[in-house]
This record gives sequence, C-alpha cells and structure tokens, in this order.
Amino acid sequence: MIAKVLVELSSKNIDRTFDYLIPEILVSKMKVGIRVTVPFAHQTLEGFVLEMNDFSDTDYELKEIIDVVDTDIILNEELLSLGKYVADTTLSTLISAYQAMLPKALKAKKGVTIPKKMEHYLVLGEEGKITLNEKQEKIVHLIKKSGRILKKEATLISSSSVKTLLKKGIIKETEEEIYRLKHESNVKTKYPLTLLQQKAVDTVLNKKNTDTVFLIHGVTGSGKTEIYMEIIERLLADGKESIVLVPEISLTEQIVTRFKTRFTDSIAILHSRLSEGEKYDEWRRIARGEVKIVIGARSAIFAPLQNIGMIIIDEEHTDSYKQDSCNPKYCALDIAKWRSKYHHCPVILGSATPTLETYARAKKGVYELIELKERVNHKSLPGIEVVDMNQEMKKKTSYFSKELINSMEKAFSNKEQVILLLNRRGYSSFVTCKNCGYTEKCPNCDITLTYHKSSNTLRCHYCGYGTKLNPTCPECGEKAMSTLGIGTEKIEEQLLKQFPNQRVVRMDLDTTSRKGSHEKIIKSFSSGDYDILLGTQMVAKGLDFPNVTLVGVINADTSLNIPDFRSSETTFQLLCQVAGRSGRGAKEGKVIIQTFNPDHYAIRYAKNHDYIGFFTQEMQIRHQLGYPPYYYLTVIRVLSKSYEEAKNISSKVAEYLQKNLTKTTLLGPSIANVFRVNNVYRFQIILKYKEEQALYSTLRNLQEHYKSNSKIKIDIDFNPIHI
DNA sequence: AGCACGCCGACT
DNA sequence: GTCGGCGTGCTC
Repeated sequence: MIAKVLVELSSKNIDRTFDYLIPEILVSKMKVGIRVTVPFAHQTLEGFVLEMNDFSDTDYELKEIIDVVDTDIILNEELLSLGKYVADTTLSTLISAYQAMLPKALKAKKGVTIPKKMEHYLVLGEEGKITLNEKQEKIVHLIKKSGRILKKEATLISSSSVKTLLKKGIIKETEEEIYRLKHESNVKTKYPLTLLQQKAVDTVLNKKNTDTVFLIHGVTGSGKTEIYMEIIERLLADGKESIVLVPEISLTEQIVTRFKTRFTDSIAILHSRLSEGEKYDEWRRIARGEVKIVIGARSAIFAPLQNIGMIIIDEEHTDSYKQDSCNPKYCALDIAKWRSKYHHCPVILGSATPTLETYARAKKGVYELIELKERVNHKSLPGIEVVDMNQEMKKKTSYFSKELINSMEKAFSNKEQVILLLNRRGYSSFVTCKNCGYTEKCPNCDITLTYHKSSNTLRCHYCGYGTKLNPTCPECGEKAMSTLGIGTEKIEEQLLKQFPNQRVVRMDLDTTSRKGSHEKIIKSFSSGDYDILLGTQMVAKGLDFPNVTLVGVINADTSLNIPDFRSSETTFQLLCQVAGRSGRGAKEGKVIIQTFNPDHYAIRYAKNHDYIGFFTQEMQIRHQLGYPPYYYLTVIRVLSKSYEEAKNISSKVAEYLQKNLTKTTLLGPSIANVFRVNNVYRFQIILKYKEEQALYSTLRNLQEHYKSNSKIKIDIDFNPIHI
C-alpha cells in the first residue's frame, strides 16, 4: 500500500503529492485526510494524506511514512475538494489552501501541536480495605458517592492522603480530555418577531433546500440578528446546522451572548482573540458533530460541519471577509457559495450598506433581495448634522466644533453616553520639522511614521518599526521637530482638557491588543463606567449601547482621502454604521459629522441615510471610470529586494500580459501604493476586464515562469479590496 | 524550505 | 592545482 502525501512546504515547485510506502504497523491507522510525518529532502516534514492506493505511478524508490499525527480525520471529503477549488481560483498552492482552512494546531507543521488539555480524576482502585484515617475516609466516601472526583478537589482536602491512597492502590487516577472554552447553559430567551421580520424568515425558508443567495438589506436596528436566529432555530428542527460569519471586530460578548441565550450550548465560537488551544478545541467539537451553530470571523467559513442548512454573512460589506495579506487570497463569500451548492442550502448576506457589487447583483436578480426599511421599534434613524470644519478652523476653535461640544454637554447633563470616532490611531499622523519641512519616514517602508505619545515613540503601522522621537531635526539640526495631524491618542488628551469631569475610554488597536481588553472596554462602557467611548472604526461596528444618544465623527475625511477607488464607498459605510450606534435605546439619537468636505456626495447621502441615492451616484462614477461592479479587477504585484529588478521584471510581465490578454485593459506597471514595505519594492499591474477566457491560463504560465526565481515574487490578487 | 551539485575566481 | 562562491534544481 502507498499513500499520496501533500507536504507542508508551500512552493509552486512542490505543489503536488509524493508517494510513500505505508509500513505494516501503520496500516490500520491510515486514513485519507489525516496528517502524517514523512522523510522529505533530508528532513522530516508533516503532510496530509490525500489518497491511498495499492500501486505507485513512479518507479522512484519509495520511502516509508514515519508516523501518523492524528487519529481523527482532519480534512474530510468536502474540505479536500474545497481546498482544490480555493487553490484553483486563487492560483495559490494546494497546501496553503488546506492550511488556511485549519486552526494553527491542526495545520501540517512542526512545533505547533497543542497537547490536549486533560482533567485528572480519582476513582476507586482494585485494592481492598485498609484502616483509613478521617481525611482518607472522607475522600474515599466522596468518590463512592459520585463514582469519581476531581483530583484537585481531593488535594484540597489533603494532598498527603491522596498520595497515600494512590500508593496503596485504594484509589487510582484517570484523565479525560476537556475543552478549554466554557459554554455555560443559559436560560432560553426569544423575542417575538415583527411582521416584517416574520416575512423575511418565511421568504428565506421557502427556499431552504436551494442554493439561493439572499441579500437582507436592512437599516441599522431593523432586527437582522433576530431574523437569523429564527431561521437557524427552524432549521435546527430539521437537524440542520448553520454558519454565521460576523466581522472580527464585532464578534464580542454582546453578539455571542445573544446567540447563547437562545441556543445554549450547541454553539462554537471561532475568532482570532481565542488562544490556539481554544480554537483547536472548538474546531474539534465542530468536527465531532457536537455543535450545531458556528459563529466566527472569516475563516469560520471552513468550519467542518457536515449538514449545513444555512450560511449567514452578517455585515456583508466588511472588507475583512476577503483575505488579502497572505495566500490564498480567498473571499469568504465565494467559499460560502461553493459550500451552499455542496450542501444545497441558501446563503444570506445581511447589511445596511451592502457593497455595490452585492446590491447590483440583487437588483439584477442574481441574488434575492429582501428590504427592511424600518427599525424594529419603529423609531426614526438618528438625525445627522454635518459641520463644515473649514468654517470652524477660521474661528480658531479646537478639534471639537461648537456644535459637538454643546451636544456633548447636553448628553452629559442628561446622564447619557457619547461615542466619538476618529479613524486614525496614534497621537498624530506624522512628525515634521518646522524649520526645513523634513518628515520622519520608516527606514524599511515608504511610509511616514506615526507618533505615539504614551511611549514617546515613532512607529510604522506597516512593519512595526519603532524609534524614539528625537526633537532635533536630522536634516537641518534645528530643534524644531513637531507633530502634525490628529490621532485617537491626541483626541483623548484634548477630551480630558475639554471635559475634565467626564470619564473617557479609548478603543483602538493599541488599547485592545491584549487578550480580553477589547471585551473589558465594551463591558465597562456598557455598564456606565465611562461617559465617552473614543476609538477607531472598531467603535462603529455592531455595538449596542442603549444609553448612547450622541455619536460624533471627529474627522470624516481620514477615510475619504485614502487613494483607493472604494474610498467613497467605505466612508459612506463607516458613517452609516457609526450613526447607527446612536439612539438604539428609548431615547432619541443624534449624530454630528465634522468634515472639511461637507459637499462630498458620500457625506451628503450618509447625512440623509440614503443608501439608494449613494448607490446610484457611485454606480455612475464606477461606470465612467470602468471600475467594479462594471469591470473585474485583478492586481499583479512584482516584489523584489532590488528596485531595479522589480522595475525591470514588472515591465516584462506587463508586456507578456498585454500580448496574451486581448480583452483586458492594463494599467501600469506603476509603483504600488506603498511601494516599499520591509525593504521589498513593489510594482503593480492592474488588469481590468469584463470577460477574459485567457486570464487563468496566462497567469498560471506567468507563475510557472518565475516559480524558481528566488529574487522575484509574483503576487496575484483577484477582485482586490484595496489597490 | 533545505541541501547537493556544478561551474568560475583567489589562494596554500 | 584546490577551496569555496552561490546560481539551479530536486525532493517520493
């Protein structure tokens, strides 16, 4: 018998299986989809068994498999073929596709195996009676009463007695695997649905055995989560399972608790703030069929449920559903569609501000559109006031306009809370010399450094480089280095000056990096420990604080000024979302947006909560400029440590693509947005096309050509989020 | 990813 | 003549 093994190395050169002999002693343990260790090129590697066969096609002298890593199957039949789909459609290696589907502990790689967590118990031993003292008697009694007790509890009574009893064989020790994450059972609660919600549920369930994609376009507060939960509950009755994707950032105790109070312990949670051990346990609970509902961020779309009845992607427009940092550059929606065909189940996309692509498809009838135009409590959306900061700056006021200050004071006097959004962390955006205009840049990346006052450092938000702030300009020698622009840290300082009696809590990447800190901030703000929640976009998503009546956007232009064709769309989405945090309780909400571009259409339409208006105008612009959803985009990046090399090869690549892709418009090559990251130069070519049959074959040939060139990396991103 | 093989420059 | 540079290619 031989096994075809895919080893852990991700290189286009090794992107296939290798044959190994199965030694006699491992035959019974061998299964397709488990991990094994094999000798490969003078080293021992882990790999997945993709096939088993009784003969080999190669006349190579085969080596033997060293050992099996797992007893349970890691990649079941569905995941095995899903991985092939991912690798094919993203042009990544098969092994990287499989690795992306698994928690770290289950990836094929040395040194990350996480031991199962064991709980130690004491049970009665075989030996007969001896004379026992009082404490020994008590321990034995407790064991007799319930069959077994926790060892650590017995040790609390008397650790020496436990030792003696074990030594004499009166009792013995057993161990059992336990799961790290505790899921307490809750009292089942459920709210009655409104007529509109009920109608949405029925519309979806009418097609419950089809691969229909639904778009639920519902304003903030229209009760989408209740709709999801009702559908999931009805499908549970059919024995069907569900996956719910939510943005990483809003996967907080708030939403998890809502699901837990409804479905008690049949839920698994998967997100990046869990420890590797917790993720491993949750994944195995799912694989073992102990779980009916999986709630998680992007990669939870690969959860190994076996009888899926519904896949829900909440806040569908969230850009983190597309993996763009490393390969495979997959999109969770594409995976959802593939699995929906496999399981014959629908996909639900939910959003108040769908992406143009999604809404356009819904309008065309590719997706089925469900509109929810009212909030559940029939309350109107909060009023939005736009403040022109050009006028404010003339008055020489602070970062806070008169309107914002007045509204905040009013909220505080009513004992209400305020959320402030500024989409830039750190103290200031950059540091510059007042004398000669010199700006501090990262030595590794083509990016200005951000000043962080708390640590008095300048930091690069791309590579993590950090350095102490030197007040003397290295260029002209004057002691004139000063900070320009604003970040959350600076605003926090200003708030404390402006409102010395109010309590401020800051929530951004810097204050939430420690495990549990994100949760803690949300909990303490929710319970009223603070008056102001200040933060980056993470304050905008999914949070539900009934006592918040005012939302202030310090500067709406930070996201508007990003040089990307989607910047209007993301700004509109962000403003609508953060506006939706105001007035969720009994009291009326208000929103104030400060901007230097008060006439920009993204801000004007956000002010009126007018999604359709924004959609229509933005579609016209995309049409004129030939951007999605009218055209598809693919970005080819040429990376090299040598500037010359990157430049020359990118021209060659462009030439080759131009020759082979006849129905495609080429933009570039040009330097990428941030053209140097970690001392690697990046040139990019953008492909625009409606239909291009030669696309995949041409790009595959391109990869093939450079696959053994260690100095050049060709990076391909289909339907990129950012260009 | 490693590691070997192989074909050209400065040394005991 | 030999030692060693790292470019190219292979790994069941």
